[in-house]
Amino acid sequence: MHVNASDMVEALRRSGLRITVSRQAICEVLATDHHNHLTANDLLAKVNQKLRGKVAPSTIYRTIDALEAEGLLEHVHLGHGPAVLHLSDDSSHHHLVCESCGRTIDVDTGAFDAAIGLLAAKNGFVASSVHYALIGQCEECAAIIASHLQ
Amino acid sequence: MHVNASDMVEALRRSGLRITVSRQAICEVLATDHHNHLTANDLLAKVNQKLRGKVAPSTIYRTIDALEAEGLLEHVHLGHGPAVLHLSDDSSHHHLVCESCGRTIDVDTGAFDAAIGLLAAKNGFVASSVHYALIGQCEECAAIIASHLQ
DNA sequence: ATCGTTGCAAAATTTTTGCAATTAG
DNA sequence: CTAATTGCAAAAATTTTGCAACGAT
Repeated sequence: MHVNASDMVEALRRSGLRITVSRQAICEVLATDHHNHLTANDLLAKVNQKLRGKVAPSTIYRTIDALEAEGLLEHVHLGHGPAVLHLSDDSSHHHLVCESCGRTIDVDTGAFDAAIGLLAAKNGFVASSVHYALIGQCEECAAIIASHLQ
Repeated sequence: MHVNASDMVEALRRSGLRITVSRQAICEVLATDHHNHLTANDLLAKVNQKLRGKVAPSTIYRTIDALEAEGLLEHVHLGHGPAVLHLSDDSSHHHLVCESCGRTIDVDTGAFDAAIGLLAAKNGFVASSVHYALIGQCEECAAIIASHLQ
């Protein structure tokens, strides 16, 4: 845990962006929950819960854009579905995305630096590609497919 | 170049899927053009051009799903915008995606096995994260941001 | 003949944009 | 006061689904 809400707010302020109640809340939620594979929609819900208000989706997306432009945040597509958000300094883990069931497995960064095949094998993951995240099959889906083949 | 259209068609047939004119054409286009960052829409256009016909988007998406289920194809989101398609055996390159301008830089796989930082630096890329593809700034955008900071 | 596949049209999902009203600085 | 930001509503963009007709095996 490194970047906190104040850091993010400060970065926005330094860039001449204005600090509104919404942006404050967005930064707080992100600082607290970003490791949780938050989607824009999740973020919207949490912000509105926190503010008991009606922050608009457009505000969420525009603030996400601003934070991305500042290099504080990234959005990432894990297989299908909406993008999930990550603080840029959260390099604690990577994802293995199963192309069959969509499950994602977090693996820590240290392991990533080792051979990719080793890392995949370690998680029972059959890597069919290392294109953009590790796409492949998780243990269960690999087993199912194997059984279909005989 | 390894997987060709016949390979893909054969794989579909082996799985009990039927070979229709559309699927045949889809496999041909993918075998020819997949290295070209083809989107579902690009694929649709090329298939319809080839068939002088009106293949529906739903057919494209359903066939993409089938090919993914067979492990022959993957879709990948490069930053914003629609997913691009890659044959699973095309491990010839990876992507560096600039989070500022969206530009993607292809880098060959060999380099990827080396230290990630080294690989990024080699392309004038400042990696702010290696979450799901290498997200960061391309040379130009990094320069622009640097100039803003002084 | 059977049942997977298609096209079409409609819907669902996710994200973007225009604009008048609001609000931070 | 000024210009950035917001909410709202509408639109754009991408992908999914229902269904009757069609076509591969």
